[in-house]
Amino acid sequence: MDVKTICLGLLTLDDATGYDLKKQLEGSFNHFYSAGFGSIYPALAQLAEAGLVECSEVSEEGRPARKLYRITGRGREAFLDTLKNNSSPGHKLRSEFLAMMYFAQLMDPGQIRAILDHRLEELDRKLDLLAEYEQSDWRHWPAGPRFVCGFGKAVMQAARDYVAENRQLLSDGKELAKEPRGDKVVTRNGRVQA
Amino acid sequence: MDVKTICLGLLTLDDATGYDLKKQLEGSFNHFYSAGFGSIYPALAQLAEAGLVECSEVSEEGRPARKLYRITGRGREAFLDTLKNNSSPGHKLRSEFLAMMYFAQLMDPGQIRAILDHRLEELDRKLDLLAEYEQSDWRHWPAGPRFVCGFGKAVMQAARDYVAENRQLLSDGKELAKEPRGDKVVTRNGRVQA
DNA sequence: GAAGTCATGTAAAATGTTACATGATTCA
DNA sequence: TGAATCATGTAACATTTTACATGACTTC
Repeated sequence: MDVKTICLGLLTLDDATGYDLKKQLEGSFNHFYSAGFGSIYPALAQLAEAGLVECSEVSEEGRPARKLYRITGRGREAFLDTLKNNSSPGHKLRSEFLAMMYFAQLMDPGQIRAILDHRLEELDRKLDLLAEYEQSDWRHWPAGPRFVCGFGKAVMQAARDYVAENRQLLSDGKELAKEPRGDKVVTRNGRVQA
Repeated sequence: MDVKTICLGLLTLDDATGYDLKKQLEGSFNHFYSAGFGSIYPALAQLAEAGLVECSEVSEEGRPARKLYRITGRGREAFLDTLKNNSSPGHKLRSEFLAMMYFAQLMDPGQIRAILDHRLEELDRKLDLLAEYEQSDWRHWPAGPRFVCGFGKAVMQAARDYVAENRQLLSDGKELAKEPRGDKVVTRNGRVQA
């Protein structure tokens, strides 16, 4: 699913400007999708050209003119079709974080700790964001968004817990390497999870 | 981290051909990284051109000639540098699956079930793959790979559990919509997780 | 005999990221 | 006064995916 399709999908829910769509993606789509203005604006232009959305310019005083997009009948059909014709949607993680941790033995323990901390912070930030949504109007959400939000919560919580509980695997024992060689290797049992 | 860097990293562990690297990525990197031949071969060519790896052609009878790549001193340095200069590595999920589930109300319940089943199967497949690795030589693995493997296990297990436990959120009640309107709406409490 | 594995690559097409460019308003 | 928010876009660049092309050997 490319940015075009995602925009079309969001426009089935409500009319929006490119700016709005970006905000929405940074909101409830945050944990599994992202797109910059550089993809969104051209996507909307293409959708408009294809007749799948209509654009009306809204100008208010003392504000930049906004382009409000509304999905057309054909647009709605097109989106429904893309949904119908995809029975094995992808789910891809691309993680520099895990790639780096894979090579932890080549890294400075201080830096490893910094990276781990950074990851925990980001997970907390995203988890907090989801929690905010739940507070607001959770009960009135349709099943789809609720399922997706819950999924993000469950998976990120698991990631958070794992990192917090197993970080010592990566940073333990190495700190001692800075000492003038005591030749006293502390062997840890490699417990990873229960 | 692009394919080039990943290849360089893998080559710090052992010499390999492009084909080998692909297999390795399909193995322990499977759950957080992927690359096709179309990225790997050009990447290796560029690395060789930059003097970060060396290539020696190995020809055996009755087999295609293989190009075995070995990292150079400068290559090792370069990789260590990339590690050193990245203290906030990314971790991005791009999920068509969640995007589609977000719009579940627009979809046929049968298809939703099919998609959910497909997702569960894929998670199981990847989980099994990780389990195999653990069996083999788990205890002798360095901390890095062990951490990364454990992470994948924890997160994918959480995803699996969540989908299995909450799928009824998406497919329940809708089946009844096919019936000639009994006007008997079964209200479910929107429990998502404990 | 067909499918799958081993093995390498090229080239076009699709996609996305980043940097640039503009400009008013609001808040600290 | 400076930063953040609102608001839109272009263009160059980087990157990845996909399709194509080749060919021998092995296993069912």
